Amino acid sequence: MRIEDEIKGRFRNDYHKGMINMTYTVKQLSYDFLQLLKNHGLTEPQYNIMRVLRGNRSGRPASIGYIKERMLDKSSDVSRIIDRLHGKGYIDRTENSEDRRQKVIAITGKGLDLLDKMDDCEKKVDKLLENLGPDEVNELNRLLDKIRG
Amino acid sequence: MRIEDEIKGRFRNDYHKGMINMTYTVKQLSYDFLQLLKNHGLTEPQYNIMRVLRGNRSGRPASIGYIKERMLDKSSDVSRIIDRLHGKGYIDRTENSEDRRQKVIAITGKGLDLLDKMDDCEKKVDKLLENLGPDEVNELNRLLDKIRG
DNA sequence: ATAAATTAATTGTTTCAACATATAATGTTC
DNA sequence: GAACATTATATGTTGAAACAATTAATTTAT
Repeated sequence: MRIEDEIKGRFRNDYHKGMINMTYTVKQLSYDFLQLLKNHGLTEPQYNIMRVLRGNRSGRPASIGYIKERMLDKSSDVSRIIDRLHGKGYIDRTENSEDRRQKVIAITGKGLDLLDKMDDCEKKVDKLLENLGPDEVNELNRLLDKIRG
Repeated sequence: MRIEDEIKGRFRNDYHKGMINMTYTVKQLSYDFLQLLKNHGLTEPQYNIMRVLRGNRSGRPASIGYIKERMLDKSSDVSRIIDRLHGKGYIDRTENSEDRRQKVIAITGKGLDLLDKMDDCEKKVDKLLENLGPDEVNELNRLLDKIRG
């Protein structure tokens, strides 16, 4: 549906419309994804952190800062999100004896089990843009990269 | 810059990449805009509500529900955002004698003055996508509309 | 005309973003 | 090695999103 029809209100020009359109589309797609996450009791940043921890094959232990670097949202409040995941038993948090300022964060067996059960969430992400053909997705990626300069 | 280089981590496929790319791009553009708003002491939803109120040439008084319909974020907590704007003196809020469930929300002179001074914010929105040519913006809008089906 | 359903707005709760500040450990410099 | 700077994390605060639940006014149904 055209964005003009979904949101009451007018746009000054196509550039204005483009920005609103993008914001609105991301919001709508994220919502669909969020509903799935909620079935498993996780929020989006919680899920992202769990995936970062599972994906850590770097050999190095993951610190708060390591996780932060890999989050979409760099200003994200990793300390407190880790708190909540720890409370649910999905994460271990120990002091790093190499550098006692750092914490060593690791996903637990319980956390890994949960992620395994959340396979449908990964599949969902790959389907959010399914209305576009392969060429169109590439064109979208090109335009987005160009926007950011 | 290509999204692969800005975010550490890999994508399963172009569809996955497209969704992350869009989310990340919106986040970055919104941040630029937010900084401008902050100079004027408003948050994004506060600014949006003020603009809806200024733009209300419908003759009808604006209720909470009227504003909600025109917000990008339909689940937005208009009541409490209105509270804060009222606290700053930018909005009047009175009971609607026609239907005493409703409130009549109106922007004050002080609010209008503020919006006039925030001209730079409107200009900024129109420039967020300036890296794209006119045809590219149209193509972007077409793709976004198609994504939402 | 009264009861039931709907609507408009408010309030409460949890989680998070964005920001500032604090605290403790480690590095650097003189 | 003592003073200072930097780094890693934690904490505090405000504003907001996403829900649920509540309250009060209006509409509908019987």
